[in-house]
Amino acid sequence: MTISGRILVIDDDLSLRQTLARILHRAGFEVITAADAAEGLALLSQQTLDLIYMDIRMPDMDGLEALKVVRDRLPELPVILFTAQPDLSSALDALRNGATDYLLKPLKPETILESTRAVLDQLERERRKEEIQLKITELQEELQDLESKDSPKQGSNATSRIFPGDERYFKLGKLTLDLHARRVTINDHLVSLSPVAFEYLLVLARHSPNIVNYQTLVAEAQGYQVEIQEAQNLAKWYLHHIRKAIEPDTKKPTYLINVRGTGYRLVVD
Amino acid sequence: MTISGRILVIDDDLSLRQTLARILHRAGFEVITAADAAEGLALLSQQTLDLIYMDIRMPDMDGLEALKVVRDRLPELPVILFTAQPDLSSALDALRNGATDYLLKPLKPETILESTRAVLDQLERERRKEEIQLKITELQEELQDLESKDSPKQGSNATSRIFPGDERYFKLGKLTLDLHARRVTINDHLVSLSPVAFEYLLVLARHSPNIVNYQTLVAEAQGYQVEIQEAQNLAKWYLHHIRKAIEPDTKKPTYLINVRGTGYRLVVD
DNA sequence: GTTCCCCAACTTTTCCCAACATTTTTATCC
DNA sequence: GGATAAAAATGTTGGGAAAAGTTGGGGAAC
Repeated sequence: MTISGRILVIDDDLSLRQTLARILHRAGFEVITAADAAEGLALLSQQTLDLIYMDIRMPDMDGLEALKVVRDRLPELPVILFTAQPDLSSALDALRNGATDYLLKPLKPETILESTRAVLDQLERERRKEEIQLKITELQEELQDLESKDSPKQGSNATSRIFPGDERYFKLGKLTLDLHARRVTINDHLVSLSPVAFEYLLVLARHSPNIVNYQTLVAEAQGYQVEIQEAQNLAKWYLHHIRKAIEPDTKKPTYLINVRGTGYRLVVD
Repeated sequence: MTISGRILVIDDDLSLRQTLARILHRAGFEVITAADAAEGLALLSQQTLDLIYMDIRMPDMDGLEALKVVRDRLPELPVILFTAQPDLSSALDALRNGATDYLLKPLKPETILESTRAVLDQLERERRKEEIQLKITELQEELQDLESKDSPKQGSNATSRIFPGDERYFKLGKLTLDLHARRVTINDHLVSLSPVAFEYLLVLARHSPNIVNYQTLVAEAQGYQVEIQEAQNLAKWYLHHIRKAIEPDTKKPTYLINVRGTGYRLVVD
């Protein structure tokens, strides 16, 4: 979902810890702090983290020891170490143990932000890549589904949620759906719909002018599967509201057409 | 993209033509009729069609001839032929010439509806398949982009949004956030926000147009974690204030959109 | 003292169910 | 075969629970 960029800062020096936290928070990152290694490591299992800043010298535990624990528990989590006493061998040791970076005190704000951004950028790219791979796999499955003939239920169901906000507007004749602001315009006239009603209209618009059966309609609009009887009940209720919003005459629907025993279809022109 | 869902019925027998039209119209399809091949073919160029029903025996022209003309003009348009005199060779000929189906009289309503739905479903599947192929290609390109270098496709957009630097201004459409002075300008109009409210808006702007869930929102804006219930309470209070400051009409929010059960999102053109 | 944070109570909207009304289809009788 | 009743599906309306929107105020910070 949304990348939060949560950072854990571990240092026994209160003022440094707070300074670091403030710098990072100012730049838009979410920061959690811990006063020593034990406290910090305890947070590992409780929180979802994206990056750890840790002093290599701490009273309760050597930073390198802590690093090993982190690596053991979360092999992918980036860890940046810093120290006041530059020591080549410990630096090498740190990098060998999977530290992402090794900074020297005093820590300049620019340096902090720069390395943070670099690391999280990298992380973001990795996640994005995984996400894309997943999407591609899902799409290929749906394609296979379609090619092996008919099963439009789950197929279209899945994909309607794969692309939540790719494009802002969905246009169909005189009907325009603003997918971001969740607003509907018909004949340049803005109408208000409740969120779920909007989803129903969107599903109908995406299938237009084809008929969408009750179960598919409910599944795609609300995201869960129900019995056909239940689907009819839900659908007719929301369709009623959409009609009241966009039909000039509710008694004689021109856009939302019911097909008895099957479902509804949207006709615009 | 624009499929009107229109069916053309061509038959010289008036009653059959009308029966067919009625059956299809009842089921929610739009129907146009023609009394002979010439009239039907003339409609090809005037109307956007999705399906043709045509008698194989007509006074002015052989159905197979007409089929060839249709195929020549619109290679993708489905055509269903029907006949009273089953004739294997003409049936094969029809299918060889690209007829979608071949029905025998008398035509049962169920058969008609079944084949119609099958054909139109198929049409929709084809459309969907093209859409998916396009999507896959796009995703693969993005993936290649990510893998090739540290320069993401929408780089300037995505990264600067999520990992902002220490620049002074954050601009998003007609919205400008002055990160130093902690002031907001919308449509060249300066509005005042309390410090925390400003943080909320900034977080929403950084994630825009994505949805920010309640807990993330509170965590990033205020720097601490709370329960989801508490996050909802805090968020709605601050969002209310931001809305009063930047929304022209608080009753109908244009910029700050709520997503029930999830969070908020900022939408700016 | 003023501004701002945050809690809490209250109002409105939204979702969903369920009852009732209306239309369409099917069954039955003559 | 046509009229009428029964059944089924759709259309309409109201209400209760949960979520979001709104308002007021105490207390802390400046």
